[in-house]
Amino acid sequence: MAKIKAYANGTKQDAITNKAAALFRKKGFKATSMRELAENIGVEAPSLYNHIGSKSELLQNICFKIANDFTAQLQLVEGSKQKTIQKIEDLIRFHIHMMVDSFDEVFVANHEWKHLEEPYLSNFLNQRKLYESRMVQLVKDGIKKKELKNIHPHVAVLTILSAVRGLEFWQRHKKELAAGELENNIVNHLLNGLIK
Amino acid sequence: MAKIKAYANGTKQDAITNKAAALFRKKGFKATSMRELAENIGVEAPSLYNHIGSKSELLQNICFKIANDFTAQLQLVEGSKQKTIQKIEDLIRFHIHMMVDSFDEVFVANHEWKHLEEPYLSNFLNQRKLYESRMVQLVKDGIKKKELKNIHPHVAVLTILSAVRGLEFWQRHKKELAAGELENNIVNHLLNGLIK
DNA sequence: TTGAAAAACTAATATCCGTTAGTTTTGTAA
DNA sequence: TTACAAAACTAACGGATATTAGTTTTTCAA
Repeated sequence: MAKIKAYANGTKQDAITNKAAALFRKKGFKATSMRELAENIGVEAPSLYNHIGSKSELLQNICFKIANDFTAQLQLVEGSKQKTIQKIEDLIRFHIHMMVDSFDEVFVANHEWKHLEEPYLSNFLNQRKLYESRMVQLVKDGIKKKELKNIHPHVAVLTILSAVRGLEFWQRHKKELAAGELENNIVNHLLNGLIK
Repeated sequence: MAKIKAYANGTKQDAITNKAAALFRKKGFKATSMRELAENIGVEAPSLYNHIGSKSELLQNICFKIANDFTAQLQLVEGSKQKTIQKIEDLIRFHIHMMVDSFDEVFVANHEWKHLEEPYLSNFLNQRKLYESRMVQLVKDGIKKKELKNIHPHVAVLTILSAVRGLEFWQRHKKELAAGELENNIVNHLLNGLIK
């Protein structure tokens, strides 16, 4: 039992999960085989099962880790004393940071969640729905306080959330544009528009 | 040979492709089996091969049909005499219309292209890259003519293209908001911003 | 009604999948 | 060094996969 502790809290499991996220992102969950994952870790496929429960479990861990991170940050922003518009900007910037810092995981949570099994699938979708509706409430507040234009709040939120995903495409152009500049351009576009 | 004509130009093949697009969208390309597709058509799996070449070919047809539609429209807009800003608005609206009218196909082209085989994969990515760069040129024109804010053109384009994908989420809320209103809100948000 | 092509069927193939069972090797605490 | 647990290995399972081969049924022009 002391041994378990000596293995440093499942560091190996983390390595597997990280590599899984990279492969799921690049090839998709269904197109990634456990044999392929094992080969990337440097081990035979059955050996993985000394550290993880199943392939599905890997996807669950990735998706809910990300979902929880976003929910926690939303909680933080909601409780702050800032103006509504600043809260929204903060959230946009947080999304951008998550895309940059945890690209594979965020990508997988965004695109591969449909391969979650029940009840995880329903849990995930409920959590996302709740996140959206709380963000919609923020926009509604901003409109009521005349800080924001009278744009349909739910449409605005989905436009923002989708726009931020555009960062996916910057993996291809990472050298051309610094992350900070990228971030400011997106925030400026979403908040102030494209037209002069 | 007269028979072939009598079968009305591969109507059956179109039916298969359409159903394939729906399933690929809902479950993903890899997670959709030919047996499942056949069952949805009302036939045994091997019978499909009287009408199509392979599963891969279905994905190819879907992806390139959509890619060509977008490229054709871009060509049209580029050749028009409108102001740059109007050209960009036209393209945004075209993207929205495509999302609404050919949802399954556009979704599949956006999300499942990675399962294309070579050389189709490279062709597809090249076509998309070219599309992007031509749209970037439009934004550059708009900036030079002082119609647009000085936002990094490539960032602006990817923000727009991604934002429009937000329409994917409106499949869930179709009854709540008319397509036209939806469209105007998105265009307004992307062109004029969220801040009053 | 006949004849031929189109399109359905059944049966089967080889391959890949996630995972389990059982065994051997490795690492470490005593 | 001993002893035991962790973690690697090989072998194999049952099931699903896309697709092919070969045969029967359907369709329809003559």
